[in-house]
Amino acid sequence: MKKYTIKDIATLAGVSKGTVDRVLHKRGKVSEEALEKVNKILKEIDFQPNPIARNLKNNKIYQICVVLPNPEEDAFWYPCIDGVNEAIEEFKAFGVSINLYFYSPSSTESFITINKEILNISPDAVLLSPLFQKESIEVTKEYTAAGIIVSTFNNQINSKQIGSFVGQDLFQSGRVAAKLMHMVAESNSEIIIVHIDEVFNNALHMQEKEKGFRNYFEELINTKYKLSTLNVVQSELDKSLPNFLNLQKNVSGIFVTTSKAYKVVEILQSINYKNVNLIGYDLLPKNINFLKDNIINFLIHQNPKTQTYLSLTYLVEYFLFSKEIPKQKLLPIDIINSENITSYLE
Amino acid sequence: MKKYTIKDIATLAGVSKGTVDRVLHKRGKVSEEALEKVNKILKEIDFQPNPIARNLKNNKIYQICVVLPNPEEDAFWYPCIDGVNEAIEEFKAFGVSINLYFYSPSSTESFITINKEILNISPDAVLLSPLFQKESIEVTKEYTAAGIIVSTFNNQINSKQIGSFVGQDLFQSGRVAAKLMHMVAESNSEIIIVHIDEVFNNALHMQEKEKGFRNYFEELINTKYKLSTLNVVQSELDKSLPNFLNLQKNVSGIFVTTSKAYKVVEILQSINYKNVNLIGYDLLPKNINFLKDNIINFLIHQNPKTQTYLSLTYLVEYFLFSKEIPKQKLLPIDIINSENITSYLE
DNA sequence: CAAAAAAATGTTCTCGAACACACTAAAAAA
DNA sequence: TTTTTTAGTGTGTTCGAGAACATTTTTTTG
Repeated sequence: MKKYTIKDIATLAGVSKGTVDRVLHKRGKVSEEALEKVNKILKEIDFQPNPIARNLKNNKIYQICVVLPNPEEDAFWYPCIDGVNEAIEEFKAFGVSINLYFYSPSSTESFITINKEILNISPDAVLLSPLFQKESIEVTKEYTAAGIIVSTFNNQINSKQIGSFVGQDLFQSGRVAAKLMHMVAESNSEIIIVHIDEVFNNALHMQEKEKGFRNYFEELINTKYKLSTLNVVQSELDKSLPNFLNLQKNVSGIFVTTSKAYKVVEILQSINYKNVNLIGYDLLPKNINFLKDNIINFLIHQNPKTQTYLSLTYLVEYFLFSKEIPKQKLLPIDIINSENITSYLE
Repeated sequence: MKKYTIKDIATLAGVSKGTVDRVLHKRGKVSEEALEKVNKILKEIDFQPNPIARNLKNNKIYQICVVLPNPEEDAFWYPCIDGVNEAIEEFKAFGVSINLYFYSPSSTESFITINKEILNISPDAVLLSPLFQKESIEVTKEYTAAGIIVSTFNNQINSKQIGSFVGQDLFQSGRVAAKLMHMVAESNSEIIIVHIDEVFNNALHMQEKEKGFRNYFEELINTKYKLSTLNVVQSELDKSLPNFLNLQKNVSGIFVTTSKAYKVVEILQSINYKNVNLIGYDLLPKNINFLKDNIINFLIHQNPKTQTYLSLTYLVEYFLFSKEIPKQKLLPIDIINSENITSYLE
């Protein structure tokens, strides 16, 4: 087992390493004859340039900006900070500088402002969680025009200029929730799908999950459930939910499509509403507590931390070692109950 | 943001890079005065040597040997080959050579032989899945004496000389299975724990899972299940299982502690035994088919591929970039049903 | 046919860490 | 006092890829 270098190839082909380099990088100025000789050798040995030596010469500090909704406004995003910090620690010695920026999830204005700011810094790449479709496509265009790579995670936007998307199959995740609900809910009972979001940023997210959830139950034969949907902003939940529940007779399950399942629990407890099975999303501390107490049956883990960290890894390995960036990576849909939760909290 | 080099530190401290190098590597021959000057600068800036440049100089091909039970004898190990191959592909350009060796899971002799062979090659590291306690500890001693790093995965052995272990919390995984079984099994019914293995190599594995499983049910109040255990080698399952089932009255759940749940299904189908809930381990193709057909309720994913790949990653990053190897990494206990299975099959 | 232009090829330097080697100055031994 | 030792310091080379630069060879043109 031998590791071939450009020099080895040059010797084998009977040319200088300059010529080999020109062949490898198709920089022309190579005679037909030399080209053949080098290509012959290259075909014989599976040459791969040493990524370490290549990068050493490139001697550059890579700038990556991460743009997140402010976790203070939506706790879902807190784990992403851990993911970013881990990446910062891991890659700083390699000359990668990662910076974190927040926007308000309830303000398209703040999203645009922060991206303008970043555009001025002109980093090498930007990692976005694009809540706002239209605005995200717009800034992506501008970034791409400036030669800045744009990666996204968690939320998908419809643009060919996106370098990479890391997230989950939301439709399927709805089906997973449905399958679990089917297991725990009484047959022929009523099941409620609750969408809770402050300004319906996650409209697409929630819709996809609902589609998958309903799709599962539509495929069922012999079993009938009554499904209904409640759309509500967080601040009105304490009124809407009790009202909505009053209209139903035999509710045995509630599926919360966002990370706000704990809110539902708190309200159910306040009105002393019992015997309802709950499935929600995300490992927020409050959700975890209710899960451990068997009040929430299941949580589906969207793994925001891994999404962030993985996206950054893709970018860094692309910059440092010319590794190709995967266009799309869909993470597993993790089912969490009171027993396996600890294994996900490292 | 600036990336400091040894040269920068030398300039700042008013000494030569040779002196800085001696300070950094504590190689002595530095005057009190120079030491202080350099340390002062090092304290001011958080210097981390460029891992890329460091490795380039190290110019060495690292040899890692992976020792697996032959997957032809136990299909559980097939995914590990994918993990190894992925690592081979990813790291070969970095001058890492990974080689795969098989032993027979039913022969300690073959395990010893293959390790003797590897000891002669004297690689830089060995990755073992140590089925045999005593023999594994023995070979680990020899490897360590020869300066070869030993990492393990999936199966744990009791030795301080192990560099790293990647696996799962088996006791907890048993509890996860119990929690799921509790959900699907009828109350006050009988539940069977089945251990299937050709030669009980996985005795420890299986025991831990059973302990966790029973522990969950012991903690339950108000609910009584009758738990019983069937220990059987694979070749006798088609006789033992029907006999065992005949002795029970009201079986509503079977927990298979190895990857052989599909064997149980095949036998249950052959004797037309119905209405029993099944929980097993591992994403073997046959298990997956029964899961998709809702004959197996849940599979717990032990993620052998990730275990292998991750173990190799730790070793490679240690060699290439002097990153510390985690002593122990317990992977999440993934709950798999018919809906989220696809998200785990990339 | 000679000079100029173009094409092809070879040489050298750079990146940062690491370490062998070379050098200086002061202390110890002859 | 001269030589030798040694502690302390600095310089130079190496790793492999990449590209600027230098050189040689071939072709074109006046």
